[in-house]
Amino acid sequence: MSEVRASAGERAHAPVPRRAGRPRSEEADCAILDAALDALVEDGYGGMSIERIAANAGVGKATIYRRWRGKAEIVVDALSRRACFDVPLVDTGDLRADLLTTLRAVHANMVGVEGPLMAAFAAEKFRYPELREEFERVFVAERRAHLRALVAAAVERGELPADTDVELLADAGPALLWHALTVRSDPGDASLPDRIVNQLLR
Amino acid sequence: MSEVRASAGERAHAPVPRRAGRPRSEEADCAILDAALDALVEDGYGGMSIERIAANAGVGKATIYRRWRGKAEIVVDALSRRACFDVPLVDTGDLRADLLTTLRAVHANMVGVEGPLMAAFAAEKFRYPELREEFERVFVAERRAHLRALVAAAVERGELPADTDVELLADAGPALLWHALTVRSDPGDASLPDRIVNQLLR
Amino acid sequence: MSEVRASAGERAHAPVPRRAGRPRSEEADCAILDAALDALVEDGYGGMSIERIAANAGVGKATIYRRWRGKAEIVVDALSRRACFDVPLVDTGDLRADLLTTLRAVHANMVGVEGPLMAAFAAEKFRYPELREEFERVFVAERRAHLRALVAAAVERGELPADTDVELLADAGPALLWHALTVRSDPGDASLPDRIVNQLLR
Amino acid sequence: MSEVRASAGERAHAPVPRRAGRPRSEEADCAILDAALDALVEDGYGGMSIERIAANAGVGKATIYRRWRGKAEIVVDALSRRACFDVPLVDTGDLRADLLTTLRAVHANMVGVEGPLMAAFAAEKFRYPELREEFERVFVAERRAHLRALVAAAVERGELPADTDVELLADAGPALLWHALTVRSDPGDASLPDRIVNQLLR
DNA sequence: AGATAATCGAGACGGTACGTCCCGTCTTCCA
DNA sequence: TGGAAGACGGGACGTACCGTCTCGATTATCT
Repeated sequence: MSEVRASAGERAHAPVPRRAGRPRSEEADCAILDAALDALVEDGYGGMSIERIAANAGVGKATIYRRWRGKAEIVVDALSRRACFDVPLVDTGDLRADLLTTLRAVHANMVGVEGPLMAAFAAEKFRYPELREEFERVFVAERRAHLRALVAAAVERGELPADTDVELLADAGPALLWHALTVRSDPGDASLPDRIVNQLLR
Repeated sequence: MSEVRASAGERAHAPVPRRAGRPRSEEADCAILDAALDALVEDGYGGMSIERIAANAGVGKATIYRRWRGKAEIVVDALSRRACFDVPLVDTGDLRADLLTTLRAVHANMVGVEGPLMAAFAAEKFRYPELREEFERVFVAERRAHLRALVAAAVERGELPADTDVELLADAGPALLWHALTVRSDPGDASLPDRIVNQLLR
Repeated sequence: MSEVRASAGERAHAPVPRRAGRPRSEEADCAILDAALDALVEDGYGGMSIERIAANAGVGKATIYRRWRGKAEIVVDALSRRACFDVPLVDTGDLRADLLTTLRAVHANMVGVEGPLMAAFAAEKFRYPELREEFERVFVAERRAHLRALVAAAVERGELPADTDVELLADAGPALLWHALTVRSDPGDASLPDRIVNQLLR
Repeated sequence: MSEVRASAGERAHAPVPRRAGRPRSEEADCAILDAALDALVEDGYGGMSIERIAANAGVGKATIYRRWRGKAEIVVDALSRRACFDVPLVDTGDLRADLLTTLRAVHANMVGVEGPLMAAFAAEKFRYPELREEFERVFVAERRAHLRALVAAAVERGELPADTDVELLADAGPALLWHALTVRSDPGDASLPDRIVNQLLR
């Protein structure tokens, strides 16, 4: 994210563009990102201070500013490295089962440890547009494409009507979970994915 | 919102229990709220400063803090006074038509001036849970109850299967619009409400 | 030094150009200047930090920067307000006695609290030529003119040769004390003024 | 100054105490000291930074810290190598002539190229006591001892009264020049040494 | 009419955090 | 081993705002 760092060089005599001087400490990297995530959860994006991150990470402020240009960049980097929005991209050929698997995983993430992180990130990305792309990449893109593929395949197989609005149907499940989390401020219980699948694939 | 002003009146036909001293200037109120919305748009919530709001409104800082306790309250008040999330609660007995009317109105609000405000407000309510209620009141409650009533009536009438998950189906439309606005960062074009209704009520 | 502050207004109806807003605290002024002098003595000019001055004075940094533009200005102001280079300008008609009185007073000042202040100020005035005048005014002008007058009168009276270099002889005493303080870094003991007078007026 | 350097002879008998490894670069030495003097003149002692010296000298910071322990040592070394406070220590047996020669040389140095350097050094030594000793060594000690010896010899020879305060009389000349330079901020014209000698040795 | 009282704009207050610069040390690779 | 390069933890810099607190002046209601 933050830097290039000598990309191997496969062959003999490869010039290896190693930067001169002492290399940056990976320990510091980690300590800072950990402290940043702690701070994000503890104080929120607006309330966290780089000064405190530095102190908690046992690091000088300059060491932070050498790597990132500001709070937004730190948070983005921290999230993109730490956040494991862990949703298996299953494809068994059974749409109902695959959809259920996916939504259950999404829901589990939302009510689990990633929930506050995701909610915080979602909240912040409105205020700080520079976070938007990263949010997309980490939480949305892959999973959304997969769901769309699942639905499209089901249409192909004739399990769903030919005039199905693939994009909408694929989005509907996550949209309802997202709505519960962010609008209703209540992610619902474990049965919510089942209810959603039942209603959508009736 | 911000304060208890002239509390009721003790007697019948109370002669207006006006407080002693110079009354607060309504001009100042307006100037501040306008400046606050400008600032919100210009610099974002994180970047706006009360000092600049005061300066732009031609007002002392104390005049602001006399009315609100902080940035969050100002923004909330500004939004709740300015934001008119205008969705007619129609009930013609035709679910498809009513749902379409509602979603079109919601969508129009989202793509219009209210969209960014709503998103900003949604972001706020995560950090300041006390704003959740206001968000609920302004943007959600009435409309959500109405949609649920519409769907329930349709089930009653036998237009929808008896085992329909009323809550989910009522939420699905707004959820998809909200998903488009906040997750996909693209509220979609004017046909989106139609596509949603077509997909949900097939 | 640092500011103007309502210059009286002599007549009736004088507009009195009182600045708007809360007036600056004189307590803060004093606390800062005291802390600054303490710091100057404690850590030296190079070692003192404005941050510590603020902390010791129980004052925010902004309160300091509102009044002065930097360390140099603070020190100068502190010196010019606190430094009372107290030398009585006696003229009894007895050159030897008057000279002795003067040099003893100068010496007392140098070995006392004013010595380091004077030296520090002398250092300042090299970097900031605009301070030269202040140095001259506070430490030099009056006393130097007086001594010259004393010597000139003695020449007039015939106590000293007619070809006496008045200026040089008048300067010689203070010059030797200054030399001891600044070059030899040892202001000498209480007998130094006597030795000087004895040597100069032999 | 700062360190023991591989001393001389390579051949016969010399056990060659040469240290192992790459010898230190004399180029670096010079470049650093030159850059240091430039910086001293440009930014003053307080304003100069070792980081910039290193950069301007095209040298790593470690190369500086390997040779000197801090800013003061660098400056001191730079001055003591570059500054040639060139005062011949004549002793012809003629006090008046020798004194005059000495004071003229001192005065010439003060008004000449060494003036600003000396003034800067003098200014800084008050603020940074670590410079004091070096100032003494470079600008004062030898010359002062010599002048005292001259005066003492004159007393010995009976040219001056037996009760002459040797130390004071020896200091008086330089003291008056110093006073002119630092207190009066005007080193005076070329006749000043003559006036001083005339007044002191009447 | 005068007293009382809350408001107003202005701006200073003690603080916290910012992002930059430099300190003196340490760590890398190259000569 | 010394050199240039540059990262390290630390700390002060001067600035911007925070939310609170005076100021003198203004504008109301209540004697």
